[in-house]
Amino acid sequence: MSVQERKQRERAERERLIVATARELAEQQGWDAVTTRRLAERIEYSQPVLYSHFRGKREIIGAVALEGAAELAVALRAATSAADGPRARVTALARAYLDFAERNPAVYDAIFQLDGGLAFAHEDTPAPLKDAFAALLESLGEVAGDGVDTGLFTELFWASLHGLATLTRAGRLPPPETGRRVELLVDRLAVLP
Amino acid sequence: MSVQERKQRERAERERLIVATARELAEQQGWDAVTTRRLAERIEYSQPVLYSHFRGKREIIGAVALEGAAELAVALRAATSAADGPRARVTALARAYLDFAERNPAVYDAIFQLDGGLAFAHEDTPAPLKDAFAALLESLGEVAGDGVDTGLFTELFWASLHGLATLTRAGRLPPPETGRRVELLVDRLAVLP
DNA sequence: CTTGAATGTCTAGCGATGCTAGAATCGGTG
DNA sequence: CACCGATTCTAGCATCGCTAGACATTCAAG
Repeated sequence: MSVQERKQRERAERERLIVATARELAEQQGWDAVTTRRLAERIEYSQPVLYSHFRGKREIIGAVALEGAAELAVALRAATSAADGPRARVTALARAYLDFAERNPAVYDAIFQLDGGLAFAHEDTPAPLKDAFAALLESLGEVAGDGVDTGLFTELFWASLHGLATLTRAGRLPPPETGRRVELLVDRLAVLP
Repeated sequence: MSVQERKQRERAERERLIVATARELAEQQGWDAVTTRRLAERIEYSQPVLYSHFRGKREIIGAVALEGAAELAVALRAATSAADGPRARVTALARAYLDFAERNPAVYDAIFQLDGGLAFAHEDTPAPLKDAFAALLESLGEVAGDGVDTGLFTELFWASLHGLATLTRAGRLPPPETGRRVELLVDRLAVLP
């Protein structure tokens, strides 16, 4: 069945191409510019081909979101593993998170703002999303403070970062002071042992 | 020139009707359902009439946002004025904020998520938006802590609330624990004199 | 090598969307 | 009452997500 295998491989390859192209287009010109027609043209196939891989545009956004979540987890772990001590780890984590959001706004939106048809905070949440949250929890769990649930603390810290990320990018918060806000956030929320 | 005055009055009245109808439609069925056709039908005029009042859908969203921001400011001040002491005030503020976001999701989106063509964090920011921020600052300024800029502290607290509001509504955070998250947030961020 | 069926892809089109030009109608004024 | 300017509507454009059915390609059997 080598023929079928080759076809499957090519199909998977094309699917990766679709996701990568959608992501690229979204980062370059925003998600509004990611139309099925433009996307089809870029991958040099017709529109219906997209629908043979995904149910619709939502699922394509969802695929970009999963890819992005995996990268976010990697970036967070890389940042924290390079830091010494809980305090430095949390600061590095926060910076890495906001950095990711700033550098990959479209991907960040796909993960947290847009509707990619993904389940959250459930058992059937996709693995990459769970893992990204786990990456947060790993460093934040050690500064939650006595008697405070680490999950709840992580949710709160994450929400704060998310708020900073989205409000800053939407022009609601002036970017220059981002660093000071992060310092204040870590100062106040993290309880050092 | 009584005739012109009457016309102006009727025109202003119709503009209010457009904004109110857009808001109602958005709260009932989401902003995606607020199409120029549906909106025109509901106010019993044709589409071009909308464009004689607003440049486009964006400006309509912006008008809803300004109206909502004014209400948010009122709600925040009502909540804080009924509380005794800085700590109680801040808790009441946080609850009122999240309550507003939960009860008026479409309006909240118009203010903080969607593009209503509004300027933020500038001098030419519309008054209602500035005032809503001022309402936050009034109560948060007294718990910023020594040596911490009250504006910066307010921005951070606001971002945290915004993150909680949006992530919760998007199904990213389980709603039942909202209360505990708010308590933790106030506990950690607010510095009592 | 030919042929038939199955698989894959494309063309063309549907119902909506935001927005607008030009026709039609309305209303105040001489 | 009749006209003319302001107002409103009809009808249409380009584009959107999505899909049915025509077309092409590929593989296996004769």
